[in-house]
Amino acid sequence: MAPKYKTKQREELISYLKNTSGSHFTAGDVCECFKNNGNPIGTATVYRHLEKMVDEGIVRKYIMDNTTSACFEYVGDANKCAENKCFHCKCEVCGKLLHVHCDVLSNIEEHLFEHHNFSLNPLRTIFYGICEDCKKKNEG
Amino acid sequence: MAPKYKTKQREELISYLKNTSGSHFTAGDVCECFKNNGNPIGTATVYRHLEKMVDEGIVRKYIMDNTTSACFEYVGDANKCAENKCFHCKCEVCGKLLHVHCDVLSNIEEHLFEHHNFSLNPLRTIFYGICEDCKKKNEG
DNA sequence: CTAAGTGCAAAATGTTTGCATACTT
DNA sequence: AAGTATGCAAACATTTTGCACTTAG
Repeated sequence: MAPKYKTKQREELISYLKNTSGSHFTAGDVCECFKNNGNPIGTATVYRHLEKMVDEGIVRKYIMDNTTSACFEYVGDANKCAENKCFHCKCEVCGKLLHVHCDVLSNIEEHLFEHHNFSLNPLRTIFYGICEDCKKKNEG
Repeated sequence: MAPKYKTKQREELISYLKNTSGSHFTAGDVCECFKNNGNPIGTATVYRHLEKMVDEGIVRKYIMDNTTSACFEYVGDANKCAENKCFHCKCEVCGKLLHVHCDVLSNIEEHLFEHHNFSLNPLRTIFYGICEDCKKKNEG
């Protein structure tokens, strides 16, 4: 699933993704940004990589209510916790990705399996919502 | 925000939506269905209504990983899904999106709030994993 | 009657594909 | 050298818009 060769474009794309971690971008955004940096990249290349990354699970694809084009989001870090079964909460405001280790959450996995016949993949699942800090900011 | 006049098209569209409640459709699906019923409707009309309904909150707009066009989903007059705490499970194999109504899952929201200071947005959160059907297929 | 809604067809956008070229291994 | 990846431009698909026409109130 992951590409066979390591190329300049892929490297630079990953680098871009890491920099924008927590925010959303369209394929067009990527192209524009690269062009503005005097380092253009082909549209098709961007789409092709993004699609692969969605497959790999390090990028998410969705659409905003008010946009036409697909938005992508880098969630790569989530895969770091592969070994220690942690769950991820992502703040919709600041984009922070929180790692949560908690029995109660682990139980979800069991529950979904036993009562809904669904085998959860905790690595890929991300809880969206609003984090503590952003809540405070909104109140204050 | 809601339209001023009551029209045949709007009525029929709502009726279509209610029938497909719980599943996802694209603007094209709607047009095709209406045409097949010998009762065609203009593309623009469909898009315009759908957009309004997203504004009103009775329809949600998504994109599936593997489609180009936006998917819509009727979530009802009272934001049924939101109120009934409907959670989504998406199968990583077949891509099906399951709607799960379950107290135990609702509790997650409470737990995250009380113990992790995180305000969950159930509408956006999707549980990834493998569905019953695909499990069976893999075993058999 | 008037403002709002419809539908066509055209324009604008966004995404994918075919293919020749360049790059990795 | 062999198989991938790239990027262009063309094909394709989707969504939006302009405008004349219809309809609800």
